[in-house]
Amino acid sequence: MEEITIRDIARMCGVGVSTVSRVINDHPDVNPQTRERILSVIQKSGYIPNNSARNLKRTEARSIALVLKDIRNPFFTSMIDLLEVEVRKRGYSLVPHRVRAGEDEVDSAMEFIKEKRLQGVVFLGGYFRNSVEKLRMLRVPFVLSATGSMPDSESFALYSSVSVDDKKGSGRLVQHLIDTGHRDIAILAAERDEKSVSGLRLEGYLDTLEKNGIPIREELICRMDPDIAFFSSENGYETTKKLLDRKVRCTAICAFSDMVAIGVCRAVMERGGRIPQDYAVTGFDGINLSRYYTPSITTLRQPIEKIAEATVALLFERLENGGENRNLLYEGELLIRESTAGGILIETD
Amino acid sequence: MEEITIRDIARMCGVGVSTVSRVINDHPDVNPQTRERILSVIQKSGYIPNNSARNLKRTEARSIALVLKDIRNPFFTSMIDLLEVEVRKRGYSLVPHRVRAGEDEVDSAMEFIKEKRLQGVVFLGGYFRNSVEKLRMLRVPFVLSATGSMPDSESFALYSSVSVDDKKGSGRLVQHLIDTGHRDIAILAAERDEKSVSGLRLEGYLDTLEKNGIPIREELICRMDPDIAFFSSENGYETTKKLLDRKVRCTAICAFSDMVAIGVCRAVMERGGRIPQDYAVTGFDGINLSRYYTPSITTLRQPIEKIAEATVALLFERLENGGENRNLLYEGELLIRESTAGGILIETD
DNA sequence: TTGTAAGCGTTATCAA
DNA sequence: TTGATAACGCTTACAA
Repeated sequence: MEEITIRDIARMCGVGVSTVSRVINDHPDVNPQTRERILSVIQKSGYIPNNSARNLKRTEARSIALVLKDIRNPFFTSMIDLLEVEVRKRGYSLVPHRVRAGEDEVDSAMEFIKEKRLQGVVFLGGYFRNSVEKLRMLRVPFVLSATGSMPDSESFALYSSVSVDDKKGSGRLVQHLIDTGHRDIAILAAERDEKSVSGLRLEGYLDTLEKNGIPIREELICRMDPDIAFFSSENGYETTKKLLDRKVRCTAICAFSDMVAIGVCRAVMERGGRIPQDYAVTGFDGINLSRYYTPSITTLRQPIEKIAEATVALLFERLENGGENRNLLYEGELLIRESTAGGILIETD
Repeated sequence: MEEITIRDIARMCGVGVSTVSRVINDHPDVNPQTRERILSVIQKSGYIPNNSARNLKRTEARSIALVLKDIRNPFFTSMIDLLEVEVRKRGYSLVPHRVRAGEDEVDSAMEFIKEKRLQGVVFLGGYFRNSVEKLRMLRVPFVLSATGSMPDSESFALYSSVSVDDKKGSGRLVQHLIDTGHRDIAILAAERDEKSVSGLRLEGYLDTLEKNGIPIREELICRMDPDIAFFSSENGYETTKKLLDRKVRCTAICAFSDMVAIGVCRAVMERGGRIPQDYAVTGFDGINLSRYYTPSITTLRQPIEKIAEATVALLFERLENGGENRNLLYEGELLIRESTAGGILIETD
């Protein structure tokens, strides 16, 4: 059960290892006949080069790490392909790296980069609670993509980031609710001081209420259940049931993601509530599913194409020209659908 | 920008590289004081061992590959964590490897195994159209998990597999429809001769109709759109619209996955149809979402816990005792919900 | 066009 | 308890 190596192939072909290496790596300067012969032996023997050895030697792998924290959220999974296309356009490949729930994404990324000799990193989602400092120790360019537009301006220069304008987007959703007559608007969010997308979206909610002279009622700010996955419908469902049980005055519910909004809708309907007549509901992200749910969900669609493109552009700008850190914010698109507008809407695209 | 190596650490500590190596790998026989000193230098310098070099040397990595083809389907993503737990129980770790759309999962897996020195493979989902032969070239034990219970008995001995009984499960869903008065039942499926989960579920449909003396009408067997992701709601939506346009006699629609069923429901409702009064709809898999959709979707829940457990058990049986190939089939659980039963059902678990 | 040989950064063996 | 040193499988000068 011995592994077959490049030396075995060389011996079998009666050539030197470097010739075999040249064939494997598509180098020129190999006699076409020799190349054919070597290729066929490789084929027959089922030889596969050992990538660890290659990585060890190679100085540049022309690869970018994609660090993912939450693989469950469809919003993130749908961005993977977009990022990959952008990276490939530049002749690089994208190597995904999933970070487990308990792990620190930055520590994990550092090991991964070293192992694979990667030239850059895209962090997709994640929280970076305590690791903003650690990010600086990364020895390659990196971009935080869709991780929320972290608001503390002091740390702005420390990294590049591309996100939707979470605060503004959330504000637009709330304004839409206010414009359609709602004043008693609940919101499902994480911790208040959280520097995550959830925190930013909560800020947008608070600001917009204030701007419209609507007093903020703490009882309408619902904490998600920390023991259930954050972006899950289940969490939205359970949290909403608790809200409804409290029987506070409320005619609209904002969820901070579409997946959560689905759970909200279900909880409302199981309690006999009609959407949007009894409760208007909004989501966030604009995943495909939000359109196929019934009622279809009013949401803020993130411009994932733009975000993916800008993320990679920014990364390569830094990679190739050593450019400065920049923090980009894109506007989302407000999609008004059945969960706030009523009736069955048929979308054509 | 030079990378720091184990040699640098050794020099900085005034010890030999092997001592540093021992510390890194938690080997005994190191003077506690030396260990402390080395640890603190490693800490300060931000040294991270190069994994490629480690993999190159190490004979056993105590790791299992998890090969994923379709990361978008929530059914698969929810199985990842379960598999990981099982593998960790045995002191191994699970290394996920995503295979791109165009790539062959077996080729890709072979490279990956060699690179990482992995001891085994779990293939989650995927199709294995032409690669059953190639599977044999894999030099490590492997198990096909939830890839469909391939029915050609000749290839049964070639690999181990664990799946839900797709054919039977699909049959039970169809039988349930028949029992509730349906006879004109459409099905959304892939190619007929496809040896995939879709093909097996189609077989279950055909058999059950036959058993009940209901003639099979080709016009009710709908091909999914090959240009849209297979397990997507979008595909279900588009395919159903085409079905409805044909205005064939039909009172129930079977989708071969829950995600697809969601698209089916949406298409029906946009056309003004009521579920289940005008059309009963069934899914397959039993993902969380199927419960939160409205109407909640009648489906066959795959026993993912059992499948994950058996998958890993089978793999280690082969790994440790060189056991025989086995092909395990589990029964799913029929969940009758609103999409066939009507009204709002409140589930308690 | 081809082959030889020197590393890449680690771990493991062996002797000290 | 430690430290040289020989692999691991590959790429890449450099020499032929």
